Amino acid sequence: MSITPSLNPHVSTDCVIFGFSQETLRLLLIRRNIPNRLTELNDILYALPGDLVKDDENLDTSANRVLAELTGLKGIYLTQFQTFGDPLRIAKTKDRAWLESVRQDPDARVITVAYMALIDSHKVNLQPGSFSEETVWVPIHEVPELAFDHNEIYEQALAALKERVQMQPIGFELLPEKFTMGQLQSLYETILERDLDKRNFRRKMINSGVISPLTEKQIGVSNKPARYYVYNREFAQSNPSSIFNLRMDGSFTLFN
Amino acid sequence: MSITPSLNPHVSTDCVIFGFSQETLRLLLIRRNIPNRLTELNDILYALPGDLVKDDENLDTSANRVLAELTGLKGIYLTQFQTFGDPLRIAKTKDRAWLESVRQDPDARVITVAYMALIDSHKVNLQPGSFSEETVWVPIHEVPELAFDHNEIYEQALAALKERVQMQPIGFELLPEKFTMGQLQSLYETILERDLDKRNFRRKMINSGVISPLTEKQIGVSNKPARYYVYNREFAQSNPSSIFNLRMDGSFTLFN
DNA sequence: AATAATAAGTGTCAAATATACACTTAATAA
DNA sequence: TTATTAAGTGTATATTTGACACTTATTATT
Repeated sequence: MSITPSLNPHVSTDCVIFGFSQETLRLLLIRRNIPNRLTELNDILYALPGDLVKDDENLDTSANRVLAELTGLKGIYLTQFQTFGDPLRIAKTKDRAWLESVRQDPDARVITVAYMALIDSHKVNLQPGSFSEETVWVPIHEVPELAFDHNEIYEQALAALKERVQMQPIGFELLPEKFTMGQLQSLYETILERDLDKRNFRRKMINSGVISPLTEKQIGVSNKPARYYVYNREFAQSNPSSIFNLRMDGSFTLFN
Repeated sequence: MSITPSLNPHVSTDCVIFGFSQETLRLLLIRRNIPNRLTELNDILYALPGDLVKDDENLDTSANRVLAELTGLKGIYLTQFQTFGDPLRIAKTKDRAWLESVRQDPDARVITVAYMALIDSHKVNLQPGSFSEETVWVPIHEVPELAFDHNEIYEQALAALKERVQMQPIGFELLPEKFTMGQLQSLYETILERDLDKRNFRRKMINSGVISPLTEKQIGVSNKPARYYVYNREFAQSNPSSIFNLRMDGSFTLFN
């Protein structure tokens, strides 16, 4: 009944953490200064947040821990989307320095279970960060070269986000509790990379029932103040098929 | 550049292999006779096919190997869908005998990357099978208790199949090259667990462009012979959004 | 040879949904 | 007072969905 040898050096979780601010989708990355033996300068390297899975953790727990350590937040939308296990995925020489700085056993083959997190970036208080390690929000169109296979992982995450946002009401996870229709539309336009019609978007969102208007409106804006809306998380979860490109009666649109 | 310690006892791939025959969705399972020390009889136990990932394999390769060893088939639709890593997922006493019979290190914690395969079950020649181990097709509504967490894995696979079959043209992978509209509809009805309208189903399938009629028809049936169709794999792959509940012009139905 | 049985194949109309599109309003800034 | 900005709103057309019943081609039965 007991399990002896440890998984630990061989399985990790990595988190692709999306945020949305200033009309831009952003990624939360770890930036490290790694001494370069040749140049005697510090290389600036980036990677996705992640860690090896501990012996008493399951995969979700591990990813949640990574997320919580970084952001201080719990109960965040976090979902497993793909596992990466190429035998040489962490074996490139360029990644050696990073690996040595974070791993007891830098030679171990590691497969990683990748998670996608969606957070309201305004809720995050980034830890101050030491000289050698910092957490930074990077606009998705400015994502630099990342360690290991993390660029591929990020690209898969973005593709998964784009797909899922059209099927499930998850966009709201990236916005504050109260948001305007304009913010919501701009979020969808950013993720889907296309323009949406204001009136049709509004109609569809309202009709779906997943958001409710507040009486409260913006103040201090130099234009007509927008009404605030809230996401009906409970409604959305109890009516999983009454949304978006599913029919209003809850049936699928595919076959009658 | 080289990787020394082995992942091997800690990461496996398991395959949920679906087939469709006699109007029934079926699962390919391993049945083993395991000697029970107490009863001195053999227990009959079932599990999903799977194996530990070898040092030179990536995850897809490993799953493909498992599938090929079992069915002799290559180039099969096989897709990763979820990874399972509970610390105690293989630690139940009931699974101990099986584990000892297949693993060098039965105490090692193992996480498993689960794959879903869709195959034309008529293509499979099941290997004869020894006394102690056999491969069997089991109707999905008669799936017995499986080893480890394999019942959960199977259920997740079925849910994923049900979801994906509505979004992507993957149902065809379960049918022979040539199939009738009736077979196709019956397959969809089985997976979706609801009746579909014959005329609407036909219209949608034809309009989607992913299947083409042949001139060939059934022979020897005691009713009007059905026309055969083939799946246009190339077309479907090059027009990923022109199908099913996506608009015919290729745009999504979600927002205009 | 005639009849029964079976599954294939076909068309239309009404309802729902998607798409396209432009002006008015409420606030601050100039 | 005027300009600027983004919010907010309605309608008409095209497309898609969903509901629905009879004819046809074949073999089996008598």
